[in-house]
Amino acid sequence: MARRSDHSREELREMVLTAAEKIVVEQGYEGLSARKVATAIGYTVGTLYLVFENLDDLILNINARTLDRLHARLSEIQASTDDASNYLMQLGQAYILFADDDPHRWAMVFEHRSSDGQAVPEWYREKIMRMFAMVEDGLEPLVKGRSRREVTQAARALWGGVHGICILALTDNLGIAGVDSVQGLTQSLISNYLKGFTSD
Amino acid sequence: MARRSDHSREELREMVLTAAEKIVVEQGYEGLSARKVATAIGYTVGTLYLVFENLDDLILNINARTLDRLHARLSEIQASTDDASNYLMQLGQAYILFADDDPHRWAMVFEHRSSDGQAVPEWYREKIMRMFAMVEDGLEPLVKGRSRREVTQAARALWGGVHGICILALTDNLGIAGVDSVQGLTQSLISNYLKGFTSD
DNA sequence: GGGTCTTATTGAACACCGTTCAATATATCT
DNA sequence: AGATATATTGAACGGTGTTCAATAAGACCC
Repeated sequence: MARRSDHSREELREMVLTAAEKIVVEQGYEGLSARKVATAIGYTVGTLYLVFENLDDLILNINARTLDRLHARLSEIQASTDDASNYLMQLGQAYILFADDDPHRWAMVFEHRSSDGQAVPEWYREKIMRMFAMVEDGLEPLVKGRSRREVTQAARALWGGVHGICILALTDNLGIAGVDSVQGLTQSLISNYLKGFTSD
Repeated sequence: MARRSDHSREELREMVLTAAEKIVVEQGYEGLSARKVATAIGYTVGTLYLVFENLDDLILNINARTLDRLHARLSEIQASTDDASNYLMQLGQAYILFADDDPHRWAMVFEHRSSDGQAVPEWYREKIMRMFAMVEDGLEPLVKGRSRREVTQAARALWGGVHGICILALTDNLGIAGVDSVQGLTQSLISNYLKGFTSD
């Protein structure tokens, strides 16, 4: 039996998250199981339920960290007010690179559906909204007298679009190979969309 | 014991597919299980393995039928040579409507990953390629001296984009509600992309 | 009609899964 | 040292996909 209070609840939580992430990165979403995580950290399966409600909850928290990672990556990119198009393009490329870097980790964000059909919590939704907000901000310099509503819509359409290309590439359903072609598609989508968006 | 030769192999296959589809439509991907399907058709679990290799194979075949359904829907739309933009827009709307009509059925096409990491068979890939080909054909009238490669790329970028919006809407990750808004996003994506694509 | 053969169908068995919670082992306090 | 509190356990439950020896039903022949 692991010694009592070998690790605080917080330490335990961190250990579980880290071990689970490792399994996901190496074996993918399907490879994750409660018993595997428990074994990996030298505890037994029951312990997981002391720090997470259930496996759904654990996965949600891994996904939240993945979204944080992506957000951090995107934040490194300097928003240049003088060339909004270039900035948005860089955001798109960074997104694709991030997903390609660690396909299993990224895929889980979209493969996982909470098993009891309950909606994701508000704090999680905000992490996604934050991403749209970045695009919206990047779009700002290109907006010439457009309504807030139109800009919001454009940000969602554009980011959704990039996401679609990313997903199709990840699931090997684009009939293409390699990151380069995906980057090309992303570039095509963003540049043409922006050209259309700013052309009237 | 079910009477021997009550149904031919083909009949059995069809029964399994139909019963499984019903379960997926009603309870979603997670609700599907071999025993449930077997019970639904009045056979026992072993019988499924006489007509399908395994559950992955069954799901792949359901997904193939889903792709066929979508293809049939899209084919109903008349390609009008005089207004390519309008045609492509209709394709996009039809796609969104199809997914919204039966979210569980459509979601399974993308939620399912073959458990042993083997690639999807060629005949399945072709069903997807067929879809891209439709978009490519629709794009044709707008192509002014562009290379084949550029058109192929445009078709994939565009369709991938629509797909992304569709997926985000399905998984409730767009921060919007209702089909109308999704239609709006799709419209925004397609019209702006096409405007950009044809503007030089 | 009775016996034999063939084979369609079965369902118990196996190794996994998520989840629970009474039992246990350890640290702390008196 | 003994009592108390609690961190951790792990067997148990009801599920999962998959296999394959056993069984039962139709077909065929005498």
